[in-house]
Amino acid sequence: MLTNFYEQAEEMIRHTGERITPRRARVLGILLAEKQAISHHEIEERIGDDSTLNRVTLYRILEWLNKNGLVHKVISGDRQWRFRANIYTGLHEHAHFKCLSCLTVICLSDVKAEYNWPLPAGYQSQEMELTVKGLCAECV
Amino acid sequence: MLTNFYEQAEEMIRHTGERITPRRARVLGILLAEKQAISHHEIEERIGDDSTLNRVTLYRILEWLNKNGLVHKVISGDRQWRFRANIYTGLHEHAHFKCLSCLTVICLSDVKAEYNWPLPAGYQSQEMELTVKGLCAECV
DNA sequence: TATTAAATGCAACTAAGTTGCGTAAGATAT
DNA sequence: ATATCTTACGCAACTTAGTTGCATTTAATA
Repeated sequence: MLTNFYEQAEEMIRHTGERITPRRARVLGILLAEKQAISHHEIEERIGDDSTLNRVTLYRILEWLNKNGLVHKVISGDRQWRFRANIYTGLHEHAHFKCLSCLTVICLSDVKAEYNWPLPAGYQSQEMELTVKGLCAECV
Repeated sequence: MLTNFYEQAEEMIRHTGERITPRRARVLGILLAEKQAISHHEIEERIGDDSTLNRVTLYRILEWLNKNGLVHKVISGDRQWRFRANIYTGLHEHAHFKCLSCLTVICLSDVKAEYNWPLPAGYQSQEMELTVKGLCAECV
């Protein structure tokens, strides 16, 4: 089961043309197995004792995965980032922010957005996909 | 000029029925004078040398202003909160998140959201006001 | 298998935000 | 005005997410 995610992760990393390392595949595999964005602590928990992964390396891997478009960062109010694998099966149910300078993609919230825009009679509100484009805090 | 904001701040604080202190009025006055959300560093800069304000006190004042509905917190990706005075003159041009438990209101982004939802012929997209409701990180 | 550029680990650091506690200062009643 | 009491404030120390520099290891290529 998890092996599948690991192999899928390897395939995704191979597709970038960059180096495939066990740790990158492991981290991406964990994120692929998740249904939601998780913090670096949760990633470390899932890695457990069977392999060692330095905190700094984890941060660098997550940054690398983001820059290579395999993962996106989820903003949250508790001073830490969460990370989520990029699987393009349909629309995400939350808003995104894309920085036009560094091309980093961020989820503005993981909360499902209930859309109640006033619509003409007979129309029904759908799930929304909103991408706000601009400059992130680092690129301003 | 700034005196007006200070007096306006005093009036807003008086309206809560809680204690009016010079520091609260000063901080809220600064936020009222701003057009955008600013960080605690920027607040400290604007306070300058003419009065002293401890960092801890500033955090507590901002938290207090938020809990009393005079200010809202703006999430940003750089690990620090920004704060903005609540002035209800028309719609904000960005999405909000309101926690149903602690009632804290957060701007999901200060970026103006360009709204291009597919509309029936003849309709024009307006600025959007989106409030997502749910539980914040602390109340989950 | 040798080479080389990039990935990893370690230690030390930065900075936002918090906590506990003693002191100062608003609000209220006398 | 002044005493009283609750709350605000300042100080010091702390917590924790994330970063930086540098030495060592490892994946990819020849």
